[in-house]
Amino acid sequence: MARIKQYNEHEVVEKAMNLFWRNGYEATSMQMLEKEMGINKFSIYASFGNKHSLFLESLKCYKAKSSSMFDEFKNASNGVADIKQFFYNSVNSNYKKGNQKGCLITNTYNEFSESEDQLIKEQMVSFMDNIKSLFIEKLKMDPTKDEDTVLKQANYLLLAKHGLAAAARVNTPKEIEDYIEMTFKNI
Amino acid sequence: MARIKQYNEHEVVEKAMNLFWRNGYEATSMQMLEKEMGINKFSIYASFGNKHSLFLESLKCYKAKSSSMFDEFKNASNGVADIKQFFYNSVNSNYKKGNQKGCLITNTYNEFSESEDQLIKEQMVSFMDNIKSLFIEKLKMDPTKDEDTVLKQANYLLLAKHGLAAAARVNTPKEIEDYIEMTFKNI
DNA sequence: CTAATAACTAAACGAACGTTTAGTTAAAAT
DNA sequence: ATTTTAACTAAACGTTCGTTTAGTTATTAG
Repeated sequence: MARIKQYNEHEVVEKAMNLFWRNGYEATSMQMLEKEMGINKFSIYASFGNKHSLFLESLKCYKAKSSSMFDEFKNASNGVADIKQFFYNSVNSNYKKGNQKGCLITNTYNEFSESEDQLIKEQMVSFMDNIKSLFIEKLKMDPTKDEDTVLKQANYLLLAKHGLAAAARVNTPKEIEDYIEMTFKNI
Repeated sequence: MARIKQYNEHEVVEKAMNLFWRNGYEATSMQMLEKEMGINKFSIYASFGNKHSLFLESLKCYKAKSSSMFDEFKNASNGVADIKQFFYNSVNSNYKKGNQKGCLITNTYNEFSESEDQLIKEQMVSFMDNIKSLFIEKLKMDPTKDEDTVLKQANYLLLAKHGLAAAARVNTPKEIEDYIEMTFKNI
């Protein structure tokens, strides 16, 4: 063995994730990453290969960070009320963090919507499919809803969640709250 | 006098606008603009000064192109039904055009949400304020709605419109339709 | 017909991008 | 204590970015 690593890879990936979250992929340069992660370019490349791989790691990190919220949602059993709570948790977790804007996944989804990047796209689609399945599961807890209504409402909620994540970047907490309340009046 | 211009400035701005619309500001390079506009870099700079000014001209062009839809909306007198029609017109005008995705203004709003660019931000805010005023005007046509309800619903619709423009870039027409129908269920 | 001038072409500019490389430092193995 | 080797620093790589500039072409005025 030789010299020992002076940084923790999990820690620096989390810092990278926060920077990508704030600025998006393209607008985040290696120079900014160096500064934020507190390590040299060489170390970034040694640990993560390149910028793209580092971004994929950051997405993984984001999912891991969000998993507790997802688990809570998954294990809940109050139907639509759980979905609404999930909406609130989604925006509140961002305000807690401070500067972070919207949802990293949704931001990425939008930034890469015109791109050919298959790896990123797969991640996005699987993420969205997961959320949609959970919505359907919760909606089905109400036995009065027929299959068609459930699917329509799930689609509606998925787009509303998408819009919410986009709006969370530019709107006030009050506007966001009004929006969520109104959204669930339709369910 | 000397040599005469071989291109029409309005025509080339419209081509630039379409490119910005498809790719966003940063992802559109001068090289791409040269190709799409069919004129040399020199001519672009001679006519528009720089990339940023060209983008502002493109936004103006977009507003001019959308004005007929806005006028139709402004002059309508069926209240909420007009707003709903405005939502449908917003997404349909994009599908007609072909490759264009979402609303150029909303895309720009999102891309510049973290930027310090005051000129762009002013344009965005004035655009959003206009739409909100129109929503309020139409909502007030229903005398049973009190002031508070009108404002809350206008906020909701503004965010829904924002979300719709974001979703229009990645979702299917069917999903979009479901979303609009559900949005107006309780208004 | 010639001189003047604005519109054109194409090459080059410095800066910043993501990435690599040569050289130095420090910890483990012998 | 010396050798080995991985982690580090810092400078440079080739490309691409937005922008400028030098040189050529075409049109009009005298």
